[in-house]
Amino acid sequence: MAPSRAEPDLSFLLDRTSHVLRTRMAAALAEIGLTARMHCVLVHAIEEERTQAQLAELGDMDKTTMVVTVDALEEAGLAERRPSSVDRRARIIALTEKGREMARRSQEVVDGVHRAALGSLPAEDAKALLQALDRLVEGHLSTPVEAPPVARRARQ
Amino acid sequence: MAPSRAEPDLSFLLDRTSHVLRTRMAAALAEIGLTARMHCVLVHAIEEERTQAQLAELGDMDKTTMVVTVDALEEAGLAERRPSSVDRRARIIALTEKGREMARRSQEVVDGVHRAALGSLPAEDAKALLQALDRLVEGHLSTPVEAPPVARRARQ
DNA sequence: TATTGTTATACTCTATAACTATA
DNA sequence: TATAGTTATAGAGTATAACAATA
Repeated sequence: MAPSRAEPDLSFLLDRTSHVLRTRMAAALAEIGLTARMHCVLVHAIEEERTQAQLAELGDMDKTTMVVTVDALEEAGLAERRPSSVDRRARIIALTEKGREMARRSQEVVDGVHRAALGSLPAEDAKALLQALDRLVEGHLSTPVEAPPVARRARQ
Repeated sequence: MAPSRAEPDLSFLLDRTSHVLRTRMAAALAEIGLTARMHCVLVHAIEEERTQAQLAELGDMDKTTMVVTVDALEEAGLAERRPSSVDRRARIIALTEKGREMARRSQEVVDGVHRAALGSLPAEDAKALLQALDRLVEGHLSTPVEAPPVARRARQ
């Protein structure tokens, strides 16, 4: 996957930085008992009343992945499923008091990891990095080429 | 995984750009019948005589992953395993003529994908991006925190 | 004893398909 | 008919363990 260290290219640099940062983040969040997905759901659920489907959309997760993420949050006593008052099919993910406290802590953890990385660079470099990445995300790299869906046998 | 679009952070930007670029690269290489791993092995194998273990090290792959990658290269007629003259356990991965031609083509494909991305930015942005990423890779993000190894039952 | 390459397969992750209940 | 959430499980990807040949 990685090219030789002599000729680092954009793919190598992005893969490497995102992988290492993701690893750091996972380790930092694990110290307070969270995964990145749990953190993501916490911070979006605390903003306003949201259903599982809405939280899945925001976090770019499959609804089945959201099920296990919410299971984990419930098991940790951080959130609970409540029936929506407007749609009896839907579940609002409501944070417990412990969950709200955890949402604040985990955001501090995330910010800390980011500050440590960006703070290791000269200020202009850090600013330029964010600007360039943002321009790529908004522009040339905004849309992933979609892979053809995988065919699959019916159950049983 | 992704934060809300209103407050893009470093994690989101790196994950997103690396993921989309990786997708683009995979699609571009697939058009000439290669995976990213096959390309990686081709370009390192063409430089000098290298064994599977050396190529695995350079590409940061497990040796078992290297086996299936070399299998694919052989099946495509791009490379062949030759006994090393100095160590009868080791196999030199030698490119065929077709493999050498493919190595050149695939490097062009890779360079093209990178040029397209970097070329979409103002020149100073592109330069600053590479410099900042390189500084992170050489510095603060040089070493991933290692995850504890997964315990596993013995075979049978 | 240690290492190269191989095979077999255990494990994780993710997402599809099918289902229930509602809309 | 379509959608929210759930369950079960298929499939891809990866890496561990064990092994044979050689160092």
